[in-house]
Amino acid sequence: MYALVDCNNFYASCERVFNPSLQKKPVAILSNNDGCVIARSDEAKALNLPMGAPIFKWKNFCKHHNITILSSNYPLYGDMSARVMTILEQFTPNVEVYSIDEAFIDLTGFDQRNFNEYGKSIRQRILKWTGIPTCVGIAPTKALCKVANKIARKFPKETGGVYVIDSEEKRLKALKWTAVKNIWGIGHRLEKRLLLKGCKTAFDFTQLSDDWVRSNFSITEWRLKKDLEGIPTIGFEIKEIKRSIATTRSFEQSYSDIENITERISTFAAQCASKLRAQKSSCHMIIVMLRSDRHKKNAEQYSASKTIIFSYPTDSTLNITKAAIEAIKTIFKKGINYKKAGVIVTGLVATNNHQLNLFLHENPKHKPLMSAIDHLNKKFNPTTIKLANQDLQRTWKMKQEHLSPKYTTKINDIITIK
DNA sequence: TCTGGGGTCCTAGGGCGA
DNA sequence: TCTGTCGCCCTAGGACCC
Repeated sequence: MYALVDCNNFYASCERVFNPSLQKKPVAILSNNDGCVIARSDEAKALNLPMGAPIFKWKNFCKHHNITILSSNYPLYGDMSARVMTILEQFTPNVEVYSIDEAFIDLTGFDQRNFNEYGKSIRQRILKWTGIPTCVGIAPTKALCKVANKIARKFPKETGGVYVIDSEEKRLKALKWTAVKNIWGIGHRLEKRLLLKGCKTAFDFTQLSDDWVRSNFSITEWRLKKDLEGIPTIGFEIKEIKRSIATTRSFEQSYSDIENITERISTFAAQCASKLRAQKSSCHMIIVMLRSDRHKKNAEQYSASKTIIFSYPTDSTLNITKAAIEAIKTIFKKGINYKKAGVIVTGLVATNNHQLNLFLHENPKHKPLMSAIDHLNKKFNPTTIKLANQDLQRTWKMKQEHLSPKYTTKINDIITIK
């Protein structure tokens, strides 16, 4: 059996822990640059404030309904998430951190326990120690855990925040209750195709033939179907390191000149390299992407990416930045107004344990140089040392007009009780 | 005027060597 | 030497997740 522990309205809950006046009030959290709504409290959901709503269009609505708007405060959410995950590790060492607000835990060997009581003790401890409310879904497969978790969340009074699918009867009932669009792994495109086939619920989906699913969808959907049938097919994996690292941003305005774009790409590449070193990985390739403003329907649309493969794995800012600039030169097209760019490093391997190239290798001077840069940037601030092709004067500051303090990660922001 | 970012996994289709 | 087939690799892009 597995359990899925999911934090309720995680970002809003984090804010409420340190600002109790937000309890039982509608709260909406915005994306980077205060662009659109990415998280809502139950009260804001009840007012029909949609997910992804561009805030400039919904400002009056929020004002009218007294919805508190907050910029996203990732240092706070990241720290609270780490606290929740640490608590989970006290229950079992096998924790798969699935996202910032949810984790699967492996309950193999726990068969003698009462799963319902165990789930309740997990959520009680997390609530008591962090102030974050959670729901727990327990089932024989990960996809069924997702379903169980949704039931626990939907019926808090009946379930007490914990639901266990431990019989065939419960499984069938749960699948018949789950609309096809609410199945984990079915997005709006697949939903449309399944509805055309007459599938309205997760139960209907499991009634399709394996062959039909395999020939009309990808292996992912076939695995999902087996998982919903109660046959564990989606593996439990404890992710030690990431498989790719990305830094992508939308600009505050469009740029059509290569100078500004190159500067941004260079900075993103440097950030990726720094993140790579932080997890002690090196990359085999980088992907550089560039795109115009997809919301400007009348402007010429352009989206391109370029992959560059290294002869040897590298974590050097110098190598990665150089390659990124080469890549951007090949995909940059004149006359386009660019709104978003990004760098992704992938093909990651452990830095101290990778295949060497017989003839080519990294300049040995890079390693001590990178260590020195990382040390200085950690000691002072992340932009103390920059490359010359990054803009040294200008600061690309994110719009964050409704930012809460970093209560748990910045000494001056710690709450004082008088 | 103002519409996010960071991930994972899969597939199609072309190139290419056996 | 030529040709067809197979399978692998590479790359771009799509679909999904939170």
